[in-house]
Amino acid sequence: MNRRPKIKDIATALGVSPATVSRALSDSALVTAETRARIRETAEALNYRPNVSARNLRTARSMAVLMVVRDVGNPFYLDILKSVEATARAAGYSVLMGNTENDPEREIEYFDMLRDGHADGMILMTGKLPQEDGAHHKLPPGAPIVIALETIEDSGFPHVQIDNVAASQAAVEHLIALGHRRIAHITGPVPEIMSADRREGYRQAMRAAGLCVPEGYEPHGNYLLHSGAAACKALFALAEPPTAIFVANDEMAFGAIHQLRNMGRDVPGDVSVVGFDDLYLSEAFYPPLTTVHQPRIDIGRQAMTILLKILSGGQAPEAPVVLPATLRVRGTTAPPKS
Amino acid sequence: MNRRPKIKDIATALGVSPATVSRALSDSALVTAETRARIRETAEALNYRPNVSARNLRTARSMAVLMVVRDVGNPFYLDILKSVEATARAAGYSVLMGNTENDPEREIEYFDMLRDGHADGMILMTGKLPQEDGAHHKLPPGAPIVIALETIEDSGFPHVQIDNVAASQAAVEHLIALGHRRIAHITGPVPEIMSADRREGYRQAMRAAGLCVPEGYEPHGNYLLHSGAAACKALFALAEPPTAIFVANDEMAFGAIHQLRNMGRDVPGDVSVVGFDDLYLSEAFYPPLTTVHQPRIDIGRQAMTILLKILSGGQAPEAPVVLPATLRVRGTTAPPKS
DNA sequence: CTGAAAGCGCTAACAG
DNA sequence: CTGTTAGCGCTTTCAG
Repeated sequence: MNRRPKIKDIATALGVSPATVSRALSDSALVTAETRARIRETAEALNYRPNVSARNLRTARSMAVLMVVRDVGNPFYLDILKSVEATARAAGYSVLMGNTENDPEREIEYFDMLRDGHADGMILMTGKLPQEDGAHHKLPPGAPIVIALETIEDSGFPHVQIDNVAASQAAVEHLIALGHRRIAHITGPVPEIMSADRREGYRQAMRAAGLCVPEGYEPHGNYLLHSGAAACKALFALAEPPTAIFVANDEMAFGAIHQLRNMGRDVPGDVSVVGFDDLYLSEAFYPPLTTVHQPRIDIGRQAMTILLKILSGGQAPEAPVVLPATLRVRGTTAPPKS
Repeated sequence: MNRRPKIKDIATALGVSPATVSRALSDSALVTAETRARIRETAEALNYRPNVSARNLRTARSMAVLMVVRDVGNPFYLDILKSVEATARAAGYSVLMGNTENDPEREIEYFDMLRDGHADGMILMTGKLPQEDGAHHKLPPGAPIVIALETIEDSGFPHVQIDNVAASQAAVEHLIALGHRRIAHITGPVPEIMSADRREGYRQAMRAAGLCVPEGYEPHGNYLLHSGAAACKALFALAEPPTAIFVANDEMAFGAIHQLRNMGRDVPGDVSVVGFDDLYLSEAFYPPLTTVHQPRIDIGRQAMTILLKILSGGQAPEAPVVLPATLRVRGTTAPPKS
């Protein structure tokens, strides 16, 4: 025989009770240092490992958190995954991966996993709650959920995010300061808050500088490479094309730059481009991309920290935690030609 | 009162036994379609969700798999994460994220999670097993583990990978066919098998073409951007610098290209560069990177498929599954200057 | 400080 | 086809 040892095996081997073993193994103060040592020793010798399912059932916790994003394939999330994972593991939690692909069915599934006991809490980065009509997926108000990156208005959950309006405004101000007047903006999928915020920042900066936003200067994209190229193409089909473009994310910015190159336009010689996000390799690009840096590592860490606090019975911050985003001026912006 | 409903609540509400409810909910054939319907209905009405911890304890499975990589922050893994997740979820498994950072402690921890019952199986992409000396972490030979991406010799576990030697050889042959003779290779951390294999492919191609590998033509890197730049710099400090470089991964290739640009050398005009991996945005770079494409989506899918097979009692393939890698010729390679 | 006993919620024999 | 029963391995009262 060679089954997995259980607590009882250690107990009988040592002539103590299972309860004592359990206590010793979980560092309870209710056990002599000496017995604890003995127990630990034989546990080690027997190569004992606690059965997590049993423990989870008994304690009604899973010691896991769920991290839900729209697309795990998007490099944008990397740093966040990483810092969430690091913070979680440091607190003894494991991390389950959630990927919705913007599919409402899946969004619901992950909320269900929370109720199932698959995970004790969740970091939600999809900017959406399951549809509110179906009473089924109504969430307890104090559910251990932290919204990160995106905003879900009136959700009542803690938020960790950047100020997209202000950051966008700063980006556009940079272009204005360089002397640009005809500045366009390639938006994200714009009914969504984050995209709307970035556009709002663009508009505010333009307005503040007394610049107008001509018809067609706000083409829509979907945050993917190709849509950046397409929007850029549309922009240069205009009678008066822009001399600078503020693009709602880096990926579309790369698409736009690619398109500009294909049209024989130099960046930043002919056209300046500013992105948003500061992806992993944005600096390694040629020319290195001028972009708004999101403090993704901090976002992940803070979100997880708040979640841990909630999970340990603490109080989450009432107000959204707003982290600073900073413009990184690199090689894709320059004064306009003349 | 408003506790979470359990199976017993449904049972009493309907005047049936818990067993019947359990069966109905798990689609057992041992229950009338009609009772099943009734049970499902009230389960729905009561907003019932099974408690996974209880189920896991009882069934001795967690319906989760562990996906372990060296660095979740590396964009290289994205497609794999994604396809593993998709394949797993389709089979009803959730995915736990493992990140070792090459730390032996952590490598062990994830193996322990397998024994703990945190997960039923594991996809290991670190190229390492926990040190074999400590008998503690000896693995049962038939453990539900699939090695992907990297090779662990004599481990006895199923592998899903590409032929790094052949792929590298093809990359170098492309350079040779363009007319290059002085071809260098920036390696990965070379005691490791994957890096050694890529170097081996380089050497074989050179030898087959009757070309020699001069002293200093194989500088070492560590797969990171900066090391590519450094290695490149070393290469061009040589008396006879190369006209082409085969770099062991894309990230270092970007570093190398950056360095070449800084030294005033045009790519591909003065120097050709070939990478390896075909990262997310390698095509969007300027110039678009010529590189070896790894079928990462397939690697993830196949690895997970094999794992699922093992988990359902099936037989894993004896021989390594070798997927085709293909050279993508793009804009960083051209004939040598004269 | 330690032991005895109960039970978390579910599923799987085994009987009917 | 359905019900009864037992128990997965652990933690945690409650007694001592």
